[in-house]
Amino acid sequence: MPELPEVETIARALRSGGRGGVSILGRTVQRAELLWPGCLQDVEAGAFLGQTVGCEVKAVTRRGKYLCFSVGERFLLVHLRMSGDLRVETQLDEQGAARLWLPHDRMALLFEDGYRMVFNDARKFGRVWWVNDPEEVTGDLGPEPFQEHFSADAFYKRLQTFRRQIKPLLLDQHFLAGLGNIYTDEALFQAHIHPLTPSDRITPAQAASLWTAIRNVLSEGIRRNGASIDWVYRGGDFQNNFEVYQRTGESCSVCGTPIEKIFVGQRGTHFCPSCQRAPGNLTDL
DNA sequence: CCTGAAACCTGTCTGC
DNA sequence: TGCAGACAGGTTTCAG
Repeated sequence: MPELPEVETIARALRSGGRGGVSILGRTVQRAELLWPGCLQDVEAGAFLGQTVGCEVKAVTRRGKYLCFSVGERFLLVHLRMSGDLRVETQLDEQGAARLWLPHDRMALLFEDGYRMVFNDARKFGRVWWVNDPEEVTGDLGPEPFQEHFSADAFYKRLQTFRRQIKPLLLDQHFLAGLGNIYTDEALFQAHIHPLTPSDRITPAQAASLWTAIRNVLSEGIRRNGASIDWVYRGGDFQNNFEVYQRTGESCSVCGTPIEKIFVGQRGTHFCPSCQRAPGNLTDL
């Protein structure tokens, strides 16, 4: 599900309420619950369950697609992968009875004031880390798209250091943190770049255009609280702004050519064959 | 270094 | 109606 805009939306809601949510800042952990221990990565369940008790949630931030919770002196990191979500609710229902767990609830922090934050993940791809330093988990991530010193020029230079198809490169979190399948397709469309273009054949002008497009689609995604698709993520509005994603066969908004879908690196890839021309000697299309 | 395939999982939708 | 098969917002690992 979640790419940078969806994760950012969740982080903001957990910080300040919003999206119908409740802030968890300042709440103290009474106890943690592991409903599916397999979600815990690189740490013993006992350490996690023991060390979280009595700790205050001091901050909620985002790095790439990771959520980072400052809890006491340590950090809880959560990656939602394909189907994960976080919700905050009271531990008791309206009748005063203990609220039941939902199907696919995997982990929860129960707070002293009667609230709880629950990690739900149908596909079991999502993971949770409990670490002394967030860098242990996010240290190898590429730059943040909105980072100040990540300039269009820096982006161009970084593209030149690889010789890879642009689409899988943009999806590679070590290259750039935060983009997923939706926003990558949308950004490449906006920049008029074919998804198979080798990164080192992208011109400075194209790089500048792509850099702007990436920031554009991510900003618009955040402004619209992310994209709601299928049954996984709700509350967002960006799906109504898709130009190519999941629009196979529909007319391109710019030139009217039917949008095509191909597979690139095993990921469904949507593009306009007319607006996003393949570079010269690429045999594809 | 680069690409593609497979694996990790469950839910939903399509087509026969 | 039922059921097999395809497909899904992500990441890691391995073979060639």
